[in-house]
Amino acid sequence: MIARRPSPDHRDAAIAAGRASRIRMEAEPTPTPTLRETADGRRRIEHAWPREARAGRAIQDAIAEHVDTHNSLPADIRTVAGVDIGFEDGGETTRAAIVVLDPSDLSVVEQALVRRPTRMPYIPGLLSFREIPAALDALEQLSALPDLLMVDGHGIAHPKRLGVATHLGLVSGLPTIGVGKKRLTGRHDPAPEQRLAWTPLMDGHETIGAVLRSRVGVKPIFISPGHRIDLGTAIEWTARTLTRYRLPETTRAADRLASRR
DNA sequence: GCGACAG
DNA sequence: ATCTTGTCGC
Repeated sequence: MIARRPSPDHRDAAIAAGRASRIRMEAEPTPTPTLRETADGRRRIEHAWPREARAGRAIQDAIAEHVDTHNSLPADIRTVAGVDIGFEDGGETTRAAIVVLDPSDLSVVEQALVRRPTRMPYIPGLLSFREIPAALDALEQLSALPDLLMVDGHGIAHPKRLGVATHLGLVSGLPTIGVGKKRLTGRHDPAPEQRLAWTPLMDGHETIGAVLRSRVGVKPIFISPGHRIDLGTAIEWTARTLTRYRLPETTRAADRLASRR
């Protein structure tokens, strides 16, 4: 390479680079969440999907007050769906799988599988912003919305009570339950050995979930209310969808759908 | 400053 | 989450 003095070209390039980096570093505007009501009467929160941590945290602070841990489930739940979100191509692609089951016999009613470009990196505490856009697309693929969603990941067992399951409940307006395989936050005693026995997951004096022995001899799972449901009911639905495995049939079915090309 | 940290 | 084969145990 020949050594050269700075030329006008170089200056332009430097200025362009400076402008580009300034644009890149510029904090994105904070999306303003809005409350909307659907035709069938679901109240749901709508907001743009951020690409940066700061904007995500601002949204969390704005929507946290709308999390509802009281029951408002339909009189009779005719469908329960398992929601599983994963990643491919080293994280470039987000894959959302939803399998709708008939709770009376756990038979498959319908399923949806979508792949979308990933728009957020993984940041503990902000996982929902990375996963939910694809999950919403998958929900739209269904001919009918499920009455209840069981989501892989936590509900309110999150530092800000806004785990994936809770956040998905807020933006979809549907009742959700968080089914986690690993602890994110909170403290707990060792899980009881007996099947379906559980110990509370605590954050200070607040009960944020249950550490449930879904199967004897295996690691417990973490159940927490997502949205529009209380802990007791979340545990009941988990028990109802459990068979002989560690994970409920809802999440197993979604996992299966996801892991086939 | 150190350690923790869903999927 | 995903990358990956066999292997230990009921």
